[in-house]
Amino acid sequence: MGDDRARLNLKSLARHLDLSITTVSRALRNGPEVRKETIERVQKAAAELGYVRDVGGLTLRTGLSYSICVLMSAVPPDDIADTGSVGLLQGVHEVAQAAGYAVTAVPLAPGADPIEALKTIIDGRRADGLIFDHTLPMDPRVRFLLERDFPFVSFGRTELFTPHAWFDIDDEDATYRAVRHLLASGYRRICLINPPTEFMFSQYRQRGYRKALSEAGMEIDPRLMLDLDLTARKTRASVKDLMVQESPPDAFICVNDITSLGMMTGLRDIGLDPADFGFCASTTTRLIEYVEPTPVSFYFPLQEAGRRLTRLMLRRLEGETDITQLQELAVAEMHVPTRRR
Amino acid sequence: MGDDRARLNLKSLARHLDLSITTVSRALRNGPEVRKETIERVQKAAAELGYVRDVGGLTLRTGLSYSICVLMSAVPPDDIADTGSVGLLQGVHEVAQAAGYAVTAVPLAPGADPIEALKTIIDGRRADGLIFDHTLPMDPRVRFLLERDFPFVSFGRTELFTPHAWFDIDDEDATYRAVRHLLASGYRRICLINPPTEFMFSQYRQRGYRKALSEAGMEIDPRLMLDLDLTARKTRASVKDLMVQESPPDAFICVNDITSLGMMTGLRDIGLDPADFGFCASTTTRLIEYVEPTPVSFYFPLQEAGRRLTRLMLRRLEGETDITQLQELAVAEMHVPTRRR
DNA sequence: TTTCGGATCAATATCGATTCTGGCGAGTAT
DNA sequence: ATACTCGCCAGAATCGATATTGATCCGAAA
Repeated sequence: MGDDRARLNLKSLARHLDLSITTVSRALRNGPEVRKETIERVQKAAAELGYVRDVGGLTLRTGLSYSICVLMSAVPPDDIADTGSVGLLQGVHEVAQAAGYAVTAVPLAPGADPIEALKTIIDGRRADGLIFDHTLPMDPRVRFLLERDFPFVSFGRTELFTPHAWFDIDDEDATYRAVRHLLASGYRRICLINPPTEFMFSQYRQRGYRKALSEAGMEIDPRLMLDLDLTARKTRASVKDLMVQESPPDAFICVNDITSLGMMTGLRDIGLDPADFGFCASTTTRLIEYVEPTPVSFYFPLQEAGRRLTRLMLRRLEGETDITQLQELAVAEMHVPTRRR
Repeated sequence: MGDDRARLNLKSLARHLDLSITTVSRALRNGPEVRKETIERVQKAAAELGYVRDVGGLTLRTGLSYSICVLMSAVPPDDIADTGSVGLLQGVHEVAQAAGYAVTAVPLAPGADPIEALKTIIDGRRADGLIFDHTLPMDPRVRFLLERDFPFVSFGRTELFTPHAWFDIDDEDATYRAVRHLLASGYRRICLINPPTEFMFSQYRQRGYRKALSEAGMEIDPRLMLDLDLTARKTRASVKDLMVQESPPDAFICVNDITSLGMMTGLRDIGLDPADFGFCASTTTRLIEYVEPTPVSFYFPLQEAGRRLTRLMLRRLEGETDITQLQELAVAEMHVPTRRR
């Protein structure tokens, strides 16, 4: 019924209301040059007819696409994905949506060049801002985006001199608290299972680890500081080598939910019971509540991280120029499992 | 250096090459009206200068945005996300990227109206095609998209009369095989843990369950057919009620990785050992390889599902009109865990 | 020589939204 | 009465890419 009528755009809307395109455009954005009654009339008609602004026309004219792009680090096939990534996306979407922004996701395969991806997004005007994680000290993505002066918020800090917008979880603090907790529980050979040292958050974790041990007057055994990758598979395989050492660890600190699983399974593989070890983990989901034994965890949900990242992003897009106002550090919450039996 | 020169677009590229905008545009798309040497010259220059087509201009003129939108069903906060969803996105991106398409993700909050989201995407010309999961028999999204004649591929079948493009995992078959496996192992009271019956795949699972039991000449106890939701929390809580029945189950079939975890933890909560029960699960990740005891699983990776969905999508966008050619059913692969000790 | 047709390229209109410039009427100061 | 401001609205240019139509050149056929 009437489906062959012209598409609903500013032109047809203006004709319908007997106004000019200009006025309708301004009225929809509450422009000060339009009378209040006219604004109401226009917005009412737009809502009734279901007018949706064409993103093509908008982008062409203004250069804005009203969408935020999330660069997600993908996982090698057949390994377990980071369980929280959808949560992150969800958090981003939640805040972005409310501000009229769409969310674009680019899962970046392990080997792919991130700069190429950035160029396509920026030059093709596919997004107004970028969010990405797993920062490096001299992160090439941050450098590139700073150079291009393109809005972004990184999930993680860098060591670059130029300040930029970031949100981060305080991994140094979480690791520090984990070590202290394990020491207080009587463990003496605490193993830190970390992602590759090139990642910033890996370095912060080492810092917290060293600080807590030094404060306790203990030696640091480099053999207890592992840098693996973020997969369950690798962690699982590495545990075996770790345990045949002269003096193996009696406790573990894992970097996330998934490596915790890998570590536990690795122990079981060689006939050991994870319950006999001290165990702390940084987590972004409640997954480890469902495994036995449940470790003490330092929890910060990725969904909330997504929300915070996006709020910073929106402030940046709204013209906040004081970059130091766009840096936020969050503390993870300690969860001690209740004994089951 | 020279950063203040005009943006790189067809106009500046044409001026640089001393050709018309038209010719450059056609040459970049290998148009038949352009001489081969000219095409080469244009494409070489475009690659060297790093020309990227402006998506705004493209969308405005052609109505195409060269992006595919994935509607993801989000998870209630503080529950565990479906671990595979990023894998799905990854699979979609992999295939879409290679064909020049970007991927947009819309995580849909549990209560949100999907049709509103669809309208914004379609009317705002934000995507050329849609992918979504968790179909219902009379799925309103499918109906809406069919009515609008908008390209989509659903992850899951429907019972609608009009044929449409879909990809699905054969849940009936997986459940059938699971029941037969458990029966052969000597279990007699097999519990089917399912998502709400309104989902199509839940119904297929019930069908497979009934079929296997009937063939074995066994009664069907409706108390053993649970329809919960897809969260670990709910499953965990429901196990207790289930086990205080007069004749409780001796085996479980779970719908995915996460509900498997919930079920196992629920058993432990009331002092039971999951190892004393029969246990099969449909899975889309290798997560359950890392829990003890590892169930027999029927595995189909979501990443591959994403790839297949997108291949169907691309064929649809390239003009395939025979819809029956765009329907694909995949069989899950049975994984039997190797005994550990 | 003229005409025709294919090959190759160019001029121009167009998509939808924003924005710059300007018009018009009413009210006010000079 | 004239000039000026202000509130409200309209006309037309513009963004970048594509499609339609038209122009030009060259060789072959009449």
